[in-house]
Amino acid sequence: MTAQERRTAVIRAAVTEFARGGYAGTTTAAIARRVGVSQPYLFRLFPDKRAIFLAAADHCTAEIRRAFERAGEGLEPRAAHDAMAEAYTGLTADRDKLMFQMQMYAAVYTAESDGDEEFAARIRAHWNELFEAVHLRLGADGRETADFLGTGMLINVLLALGFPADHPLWVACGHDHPGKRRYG
Amino acid sequence: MTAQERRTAVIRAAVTEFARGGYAGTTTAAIARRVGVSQPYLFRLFPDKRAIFLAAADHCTAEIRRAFERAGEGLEPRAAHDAMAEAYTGLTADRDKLMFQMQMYAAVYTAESDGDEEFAARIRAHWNELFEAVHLRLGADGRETADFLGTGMLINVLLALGFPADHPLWVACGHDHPGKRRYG
DNA sequence: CAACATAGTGATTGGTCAATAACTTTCTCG
DNA sequence: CGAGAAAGTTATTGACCAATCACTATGTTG
Repeated sequence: MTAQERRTAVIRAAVTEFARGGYAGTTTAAIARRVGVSQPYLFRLFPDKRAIFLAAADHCTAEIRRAFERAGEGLEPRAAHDAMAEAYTGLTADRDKLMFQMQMYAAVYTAESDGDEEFAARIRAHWNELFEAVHLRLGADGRETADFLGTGMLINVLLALGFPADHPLWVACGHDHPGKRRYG
Repeated sequence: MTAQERRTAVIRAAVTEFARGGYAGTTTAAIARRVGVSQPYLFRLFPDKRAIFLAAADHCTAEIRRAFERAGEGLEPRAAHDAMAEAYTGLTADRDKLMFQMQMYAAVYTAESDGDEEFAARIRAHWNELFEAVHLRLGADGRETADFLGTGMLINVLLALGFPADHPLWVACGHDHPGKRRYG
């Protein structure tokens, strides 16, 4: 297996592990175990743990953005809204991917608190990417965009907390079971 | 100072430290330093680190719930919505308090992943408290409640990422500066 | 085949951290 | 006063973890 293929495998494993443990709570050994390589080998593929997290953030955000772009392509705001909501619902089937997003947000405040401004800026840029992608397709309507993203963030929290599908809030999100239906 | 007073001081310090570092990323030494006691003394006041986090969660959630209750007291759904939104805006002035909330949500998935179901259940119960408090005052309208909480969660993320007050999303939330204005 | 690159491992280390144990200080009250 | 309780400390330990180092194996190519 080439180093590049391994790097991709590491990133995928990192998303899962970081989603569950957060940045500090995840060991490089756990990531290595999931990939099926020795722990020291990770440091041949990436300079350090921080770089693994950031690479996972790049990967994960790009994937979500592409999902929105594909869904909303060529549609009018109203139809784009429904299509993107549907796309997001599809993403909730992979709890790890969305939980990793939450861990990214949490990590920004941590990074800022210990002066890692570059880290913070990079995650912020990722979120802005997502924001722009949605905003554009919703006709640059700030209110609509805020509603859409707000619902998305609420879904993230419901998913984090593991609420059952019949909870009133899941129902109110029009999302009666993770992996099914749409919201909005 | 009595043990009980110290415990309260520890909880306050814990909210700040956990908000910035997350559960795993926060050391008991950091909490102790902030309180102004020695690190081992924390273990006279609480059985372990986990208990400190949970106590902070109890405290923090109760405070937010009370803010909603006070704000919405005796008002009709529409007025209650505005008053509670205003109250939440007031809370954003203390970034640590809201970031701790996010860390709580993140910690649930971690706890679930390593089988600490009691921990998960307790945080879930806290969120449900908040949900019920809001839901009731918004006339038990699921849609309204989801919108309200969704906006709240979006605000949390904007706060976590440290977006400047003139970002379109802050504006769309009707919340042009942390510590000022209302949303909704 | 020899030289070199690429992929990968095992052993180790220096630092960090939650938690324990043993001890000190200060207040209170019979 | 003196004895006990309550508040608090210093020193320490065992476990864990990111990162380094030295080494092995497996092609590949001139």
